[in-house]
Amino acid sequence: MSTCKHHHSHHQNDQEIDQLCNELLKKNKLSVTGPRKMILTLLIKEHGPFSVEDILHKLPENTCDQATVYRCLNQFVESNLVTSTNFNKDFALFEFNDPHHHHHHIVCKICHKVESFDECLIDPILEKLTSEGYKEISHKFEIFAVCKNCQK
Amino acid sequence: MSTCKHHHSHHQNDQEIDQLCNELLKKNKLSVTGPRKMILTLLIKEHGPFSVEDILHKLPENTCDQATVYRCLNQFVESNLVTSTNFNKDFALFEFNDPHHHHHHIVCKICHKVESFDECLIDPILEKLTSEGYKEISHKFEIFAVCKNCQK
DNA sequence: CTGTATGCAAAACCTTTGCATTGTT
DNA sequence: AACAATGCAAAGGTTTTGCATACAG
Repeated sequence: MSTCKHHHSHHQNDQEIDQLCNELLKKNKLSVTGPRKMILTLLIKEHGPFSVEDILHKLPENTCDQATVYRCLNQFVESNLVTSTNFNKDFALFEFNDPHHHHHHIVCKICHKVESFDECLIDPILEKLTSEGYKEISHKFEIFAVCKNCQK
Repeated sequence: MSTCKHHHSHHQNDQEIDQLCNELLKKNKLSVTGPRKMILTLLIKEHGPFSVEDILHKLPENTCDQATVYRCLNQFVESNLVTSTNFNKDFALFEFNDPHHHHHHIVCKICHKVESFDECLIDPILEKLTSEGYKEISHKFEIFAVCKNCQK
């Protein structure tokens, strides 16, 4: 799975990320364990979206079992620490949900390259739904297209 | 899987739908077979999104095998006759792609009720991406929230 | 020390595929 | 008659789960 070209706005050193992980885990009532820290750190440092397989290969060998990766990711998604997408594939892709960088993805239908884009006009829709009584509103917005390179 | 409350703008009788099916299939170079007509008719008449399991239960018994449902739906999606979504589930949901009724869905995170809404944020982005050289642009847009009923 | 998290292996689930048969044009 | 679609059963891939062990608070 390819990753999209995008840089985090907040360049943090390892110690800052370590502390951020601890805070994020505690804030969401998840105990601080080795696998959870490793997985969350990876997602903070490297900008996905990543499949479970990607994550297992990126982690140092024997960091943890794939069942643990699935369990941790599901908890992170429930806690809103991580978002999941699946584009048109039959497996899930995960990404750190950086509150300072709301964005979406455009995926090439041919080469499957993934790019980020920042445009999102969700706000007026959010307002409308809020006024209709919806709470805890989140959304997915994904674009599929044939990129310039693949039109030959 | 629950269906969303929505009515097609075009109320058609069975004969019109029958003819529409034939046209749509031929236009997309798909031969007119029993299972294809049954599945497409169902999706035109009843507004999904439906899982494969939903579809199998809604079709008269012994209409066709589930492998055929999968094969037909995949062809319909390739032909743009049908769209697929999967919300946060790990299985696909299908819906007739009515060109006269572009819409998206809001899914309750608790009761999983699905509602349609007509607002969409693609138009301004379409122009930008087109000018950047993207072709055959399509998109998915889904909203998740806790509905009024489930806030008790 | 108590309760939770993890590893391992098996199971569950959705979807696809191979091949013989049937149906469409 | 030629080609494509289907049914059936098996396989493939992803994700979840049960249980014994290890770890966090």
